[in-house]
Amino acid sequence: MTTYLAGIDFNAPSHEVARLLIGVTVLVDGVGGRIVETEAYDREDPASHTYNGPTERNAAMFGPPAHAYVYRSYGIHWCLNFVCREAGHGAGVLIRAIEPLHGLETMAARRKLDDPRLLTSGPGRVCQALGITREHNGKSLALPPFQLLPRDAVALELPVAAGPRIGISKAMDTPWRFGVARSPYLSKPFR
DNA sequence: CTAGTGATCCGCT
DNA sequence: GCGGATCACTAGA
Repeated sequence: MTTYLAGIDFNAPSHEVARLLIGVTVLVDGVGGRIVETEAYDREDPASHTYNGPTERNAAMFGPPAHAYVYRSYGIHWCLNFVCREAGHGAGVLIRAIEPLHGLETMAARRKLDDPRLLTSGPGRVCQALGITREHNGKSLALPPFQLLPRDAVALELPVAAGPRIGISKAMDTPWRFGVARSPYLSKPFR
């Protein structure tokens, strides 16, 4: 069985899904924007939460594709992943940054900031701006409150850069971070 | 601009 | 007990 959403085959390897997600619009209760930065994680990947097999925390990553995996980071922030591959595989894509386009006032209120460059430029910031918490863990990306919109003509032309992932201490050389080159909404520029 | 640090939870060894 | 798929803030170059 194949799982398509927003024109993307979520059964594909996570590094392919991560690249294809650049330019896709993600909304939570109508609030969000265009994805400009992602990172891929897979089962045979020392940096992945699924590397050592299923646990209570990472259960959603071993669930069906095109669902959310939300985890707490550093005891303070939430981080959002899109599960990919077939159910039971244990792969996903971390949503690291979006270009804020819909519900700017809501996002600014949640973040207590109004500089659009600081609204959603990082995985913790994205979740705070979109109101994502543990309650969204395991939910389908095809159903409310989530909404994924396919890349439009503009999004298809965005220049995609790749590089090493951020904030990890293993598999530092795997170039599984993807993003819109030179976008002002990245958590960190590409070199 | 870079480097250092505190905050604060909880899964895992 | 340790240490993160982070962020905000400070100090100093």
